Amino acid sequence: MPARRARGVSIEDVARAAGVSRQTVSNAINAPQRLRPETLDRVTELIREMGYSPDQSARSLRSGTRRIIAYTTPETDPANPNALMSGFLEALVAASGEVGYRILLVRPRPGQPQEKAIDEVIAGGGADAFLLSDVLDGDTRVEHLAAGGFPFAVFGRTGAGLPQSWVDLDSARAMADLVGLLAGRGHRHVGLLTMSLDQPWLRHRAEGFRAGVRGHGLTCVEATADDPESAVAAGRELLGGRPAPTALVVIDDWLAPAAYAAAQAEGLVVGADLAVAGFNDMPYAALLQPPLTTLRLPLRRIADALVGRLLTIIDDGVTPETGLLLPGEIVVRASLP
Amino acid sequence: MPARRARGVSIEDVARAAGVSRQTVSNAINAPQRLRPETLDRVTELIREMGYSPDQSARSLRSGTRRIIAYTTPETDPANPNALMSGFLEALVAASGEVGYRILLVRPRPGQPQEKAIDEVIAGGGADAFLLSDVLDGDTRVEHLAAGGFPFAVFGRTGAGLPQSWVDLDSARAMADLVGLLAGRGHRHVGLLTMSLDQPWLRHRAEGFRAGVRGHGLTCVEATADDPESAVAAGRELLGGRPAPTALVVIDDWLAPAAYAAAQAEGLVVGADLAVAGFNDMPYAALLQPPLTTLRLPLRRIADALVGRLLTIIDDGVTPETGLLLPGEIVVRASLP
DNA sequence: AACGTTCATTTGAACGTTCATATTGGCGGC
DNA sequence: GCCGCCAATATGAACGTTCAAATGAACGTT
Repeated sequence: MPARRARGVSIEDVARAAGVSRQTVSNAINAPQRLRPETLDRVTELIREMGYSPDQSARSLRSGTRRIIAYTTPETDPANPNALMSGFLEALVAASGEVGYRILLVRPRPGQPQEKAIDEVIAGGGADAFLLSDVLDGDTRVEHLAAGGFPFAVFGRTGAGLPQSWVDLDSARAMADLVGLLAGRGHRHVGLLTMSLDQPWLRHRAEGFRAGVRGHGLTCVEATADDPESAVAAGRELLGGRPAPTALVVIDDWLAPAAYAAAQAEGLVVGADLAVAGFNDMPYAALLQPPLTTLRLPLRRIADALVGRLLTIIDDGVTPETGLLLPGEIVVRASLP
Repeated sequence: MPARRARGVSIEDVARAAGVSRQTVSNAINAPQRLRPETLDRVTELIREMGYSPDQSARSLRSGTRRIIAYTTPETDPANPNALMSGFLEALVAASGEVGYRILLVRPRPGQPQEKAIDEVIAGGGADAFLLSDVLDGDTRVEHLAAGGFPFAVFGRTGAGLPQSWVDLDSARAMADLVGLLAGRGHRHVGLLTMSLDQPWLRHRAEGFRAGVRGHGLTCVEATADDPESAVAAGRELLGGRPAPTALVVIDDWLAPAAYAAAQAEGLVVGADLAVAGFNDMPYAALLQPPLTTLRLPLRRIADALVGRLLTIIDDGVTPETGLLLPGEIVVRASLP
């Protein structure tokens, strides 16, 4: 017995109270410039007084828009939740809220394919647009949405031949800048502690690292690890090589504690004997001892740009011709003196 | 010019194709037991084939329910995003998805009070229920929702005289258990590194710690710090006292790196000379060197219980008489050998 | 054989809004 | 004084669904 929500004041109630028609009340909200100032005042005052708020369902049913953006949460390994998600979602909610849109979280039910969940939302009119993030290599969500002609944008990048409705960090440049910072501090031989490059953004970072090394005339060594223990071992291997790197860049902040441990095991003091830099500015980066120099993503600006693009698509039907790369911000802390 | 969403297949289309009435198609979805099996088969097959999905707006408008739960995201300090939020939201989306509900993120616009944002959602019929978390002492959201008689539940606790529609970790017991673990490993004098107890859950943890210390006949010392640097100082103060504690509990994982640094500064090896335990099982707890023993919240079970309670309120109009405390899980890692 | 019961399905109305179009009133031009 | 025009507001219809009540068919009972 699904209890029905108590119905509140309707547009009709306000109209009667104000002695005007429904449409006039509707206009007071949606097209105030059409009303005579005194009428507008009277109506808006009554709207406020009576606590009227247009019924979203009725509005959507008639107008065909919902003012809702669906965000398909990336499927996260429960053991290692996507730590960026929290910050990005935060920024996304703020950015969309400012233009009157809300965020609906969409997730396939267990066993249901992603695309099915997307189709359900689209067919049911659950949202005006989709926002995707964490698009991996085999991910067909983008193709699917593009084929359906439904408005969407991507935090990340889309392949050639697909709508270029994406915004991303310029990871390569950010990483090259990080290497530039190292070069500026006198480092000539640097190490990169990386993980398997099965995610696009990791590849961009690695490429940026190598480009930075070449561009600044440095030399480098690399090692790969996909779990904390082997990361410590890989770090020690890098640091024990000859010549030994004087700076270590980890491709993601989560590798930083392992890098610190490797340094300690090799008798090196991070921030003095060895410079360490990370990537992502996870919340714990500032908590480590010494605090970690890392690259912060401009999450709020990314969210703003994504929402802006979505509005362009929704309102004007125009899909951006090119993606947008935004610069990161290097946060210098004691690990890289 | 807000572009209108293209309308898709409607219930009418399916009804015509199947040679039945609208209502029969509706029943196929909402009350399958009312249909003759063969009719049901024919209709569901056509529904699948034509890709029909009921329009959420129309459904909500008529039925007064939305199958949406509004989650008011706690206002987060951008510098230190609520790291739990990511995991909890993850669990919440999964839990609600399994019973056919989606999560709508609600956040006041800049300058708008929380309650105004809530009222807007309620009046506009944007959700069937509210879920709150991170309810701080001065927070009036609970009172507001209770006064309005709108379905809600709280991850956390509600005060006396308010609906007891909450689910929370039994923080006190969890912390006492953690102390019990220390006692079992032979520790007799333990330290607590805490922060200002301005949040209810921190008070519960501190009380649990003291109760555990009393209950196991231990002695303890405490110190308070609210930022990383003073946390290191506070940690050294604790460790430098005489008699020196052989185990250090930090009231939140974010203090753990500071505790590790303090130990190192005092010449102690964490996991050998000193045991350290944290609380929350933040993603980085497992990454620290040595990995941190900590208390993991049963986020999925909390989310399940919360969603269950919401459904009871929504469907049956029955508000639970008492809150629900769930046990945590101690994750033993190398920091507490 | 007439009659109530139950089951399966249909029908008309209603949910609250916005769209498209119609109506009203006032004002200037000639 | 009449006409046309524009601004301001009003009216009827429509969006797609579910509710409440009505219809019809099948069946067992007496």
